[in-house]
Amino acid sequence: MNAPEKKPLPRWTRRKDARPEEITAAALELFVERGYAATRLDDVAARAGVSKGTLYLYFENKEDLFKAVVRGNVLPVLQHGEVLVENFSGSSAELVRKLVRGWWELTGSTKVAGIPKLVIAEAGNFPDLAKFYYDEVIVRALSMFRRVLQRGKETGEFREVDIDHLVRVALAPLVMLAVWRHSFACCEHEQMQPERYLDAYLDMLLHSLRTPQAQE
Amino acid sequence: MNAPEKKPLPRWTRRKDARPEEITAAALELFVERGYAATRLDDVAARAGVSKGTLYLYFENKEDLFKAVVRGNVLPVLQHGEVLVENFSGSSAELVRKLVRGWWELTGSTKVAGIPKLVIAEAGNFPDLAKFYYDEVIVRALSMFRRVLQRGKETGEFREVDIDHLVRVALAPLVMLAVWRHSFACCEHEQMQPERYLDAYLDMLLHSLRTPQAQE
Amino acid sequence: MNAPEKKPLPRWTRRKDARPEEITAAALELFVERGYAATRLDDVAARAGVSKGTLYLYFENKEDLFKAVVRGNVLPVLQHGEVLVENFSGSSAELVRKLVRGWWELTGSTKVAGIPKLVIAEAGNFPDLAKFYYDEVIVRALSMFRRVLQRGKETGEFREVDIDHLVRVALAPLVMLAVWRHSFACCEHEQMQPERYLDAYLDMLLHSLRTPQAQE
Amino acid sequence: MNAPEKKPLPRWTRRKDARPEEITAAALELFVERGYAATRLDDVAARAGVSKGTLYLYFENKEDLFKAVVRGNVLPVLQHGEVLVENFSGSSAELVRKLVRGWWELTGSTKVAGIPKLVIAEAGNFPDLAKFYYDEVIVRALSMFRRVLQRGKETGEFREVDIDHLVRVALAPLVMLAVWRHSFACCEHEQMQPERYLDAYLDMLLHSLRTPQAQE
DNA sequence: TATGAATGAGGATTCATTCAT
DNA sequence: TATGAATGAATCCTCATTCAT
Repeated sequence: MNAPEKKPLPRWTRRKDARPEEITAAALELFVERGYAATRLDDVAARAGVSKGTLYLYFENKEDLFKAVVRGNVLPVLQHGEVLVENFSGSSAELVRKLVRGWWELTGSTKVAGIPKLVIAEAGNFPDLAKFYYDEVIVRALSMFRRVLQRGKETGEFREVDIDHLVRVALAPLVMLAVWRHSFACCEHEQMQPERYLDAYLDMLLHSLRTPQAQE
Repeated sequence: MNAPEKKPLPRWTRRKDARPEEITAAALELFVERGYAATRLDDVAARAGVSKGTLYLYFENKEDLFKAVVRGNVLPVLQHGEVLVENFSGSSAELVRKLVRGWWELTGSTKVAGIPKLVIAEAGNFPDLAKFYYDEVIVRALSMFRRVLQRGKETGEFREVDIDHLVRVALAPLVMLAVWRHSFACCEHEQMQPERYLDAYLDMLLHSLRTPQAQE
Repeated sequence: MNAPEKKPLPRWTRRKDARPEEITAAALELFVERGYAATRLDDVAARAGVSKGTLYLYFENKEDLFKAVVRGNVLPVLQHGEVLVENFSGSSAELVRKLVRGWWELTGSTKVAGIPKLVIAEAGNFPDLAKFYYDEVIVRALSMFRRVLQRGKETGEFREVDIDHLVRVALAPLVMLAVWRHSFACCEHEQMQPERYLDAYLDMLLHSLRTPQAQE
Repeated sequence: MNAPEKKPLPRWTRRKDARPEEITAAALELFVERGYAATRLDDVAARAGVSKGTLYLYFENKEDLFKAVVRGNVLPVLQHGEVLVENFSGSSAELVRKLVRGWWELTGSTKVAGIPKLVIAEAGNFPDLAKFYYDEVIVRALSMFRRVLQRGKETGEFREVDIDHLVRVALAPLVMLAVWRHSFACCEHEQMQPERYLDAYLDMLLHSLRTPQAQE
């Protein structure tokens, strides 16, 4: 395929360029569990299997690592959705369903879902991170969803609504689901069931959007 | 009386009863702005107009103060709603609207709206606080809203839904609105308008709940 | 006897001039239990049944209180012994026994026996207190005992010894007994018996002092 | 070699293995001088030539350091004596003399002699340390001395006494000598002479133990 | 006198960051 | 590159002391 590999280095050797990812992966877990301030770099290093000093070979400081964690775990999520929206050919209701279920599988149910909680919690202390997250994630997610609603309206499937504000309303339950799982989930006696939550969410959302005559 | 008194401004005045509230008020602001860890007790004291040591006359330690802030600002909110639900005699849709608008005025638009963000962010570090918040706030709020949906169903106004999960979905946009204002609001170029957000929210919610034949 | 009492104040009324003693009594207990630094004036006040501010009406500061406690509990002890030595007419061995047993009853077995421990521990931090204790207690006690040995030698009852150093050696077991009861006593499985300790001490001391021909 | 090196004096040098001893040595001095509470870790660090943070690399906290100081300076002392008692072949009186003089040279005259004062002063605040000291030092020292008295009795050299209590009495002057040097010694006008004190002590002790017929 | 709320300097402890190896 | 010993600024908390009442 590409250039001939000279050294057939044993498979298990850690490649140097894997380090940053190993570190951010460890950091993601800890930041999500404990928050920014309560996460000690000692622990990040230990969980990543490196020494504390090594962190500073790849990241300028704790803040930089934090931002790298957020930035690195945030963009991939959107790609998938945007591509889907661009190319989807079924009904808009079906598109909404696919987006939501896709999000849940790829993000909502994983550790990455802890990122919004983190960013929300630290927005006040890291305004530029908040700005970044706002511009790169929130704005794009809202745009994407806005396009979906627009599409539905244009095909006569969805009724006329205050799109600019409805997108925010519509995304809120998804964000809250992600946040919930990383905050109160463990307090519940009977665990909330995410699938049924999402069913209820989609049912509500689509019910409220559909025009009377629309049929799927 | 005689010589002009150049009162040497008493170093302090006895205010025992007012103090705890003054302190928690100052602490609320700072905790909401900066989060638990990033809030220095020095700053809380300064903003409350007392010395650092005074904090410890009223609160055992930082954690205790934090919990007092949360507990003290959280319960009053629910009372109002619960009373309203118990005594309301109009349509269920109208009840929903009143609840939502009441919440916005009394809580959503005030500093207290920063509490959910706080609790969410620190749930992992203060499990007992999370438990308290879950039991005393979330469970009660969900129950209250569940009763409203039940009421609507019984009168034939609302259609049949997965109530247990829908209440969670339905409350999410409100929580997010509160959280938003204390995180990303200041990143926006054109500020989101809470009133229109709430309109869109109510429109969506009630649209999705209403039975075909229901008329207000 | 003295002036006619005007107000037959109820017996249980605390007379104002009793305060200092009540305070030093409370302080003695706590200083002896915990040492100087670990004793909080809060606790002294509480145990004395007064407010913290009241302490400062009678004592300039903590150091002053500490010194008052030491000074106040130290002198009375010596009086008794010095009088005894001056007036005793029996054998010197008998005098030694009386002195030792008297000390045990009046001091060694009481809380006051905690004072030497205190002074020893804080000698480095309060040199003037150490000096005071040295001059007023140690020097006088040594003198007193020196006089007893002298007396015994003069009557031919005791043999010739290096008196200046022997008095120090001879007093050490008494001081240690006092110290012991306020440090390790509670660690012992089978409590040491002070009476037998004193018997052994007197036996040793007198055995070593007595001239071959001496008879009691 | 070539250009004159103006070595920029490394901020620190790696000394991992030596550090704990350097620190406990510094701490011993300060604890002995000032007592536990009055010793600031700042000062310990400064005297050990390290930074404050470094202390916490080797000791969990102040209490842990304190205990390490005591434990580390206490056991070596006993070894020497126990070995001597086991193997000695001369007279018991000679054994007593050797023990006492050995103790003086190795311990009594050094900084380590401040340890008893420390432990006595803090026994109330660190009961487990007191227990440790009691079990590991006091009990062993008493046993050792008890064996010596036993040995003397068995050979007919020493007379019959209440051994259990006499050992305590007999050790007291040694402990007091150690304590003295770290408390009142500097108050004296004419310094007490330890050698003569020990002579007087041995003279008294052996005089009181020896049977009439015993000859050395 | 007596009180106790308020003060604030002082000290233990933590942890992000540095740098000799 | 990688390490981890060392650093020291930052912050919580304590408690002797003050002073308006």
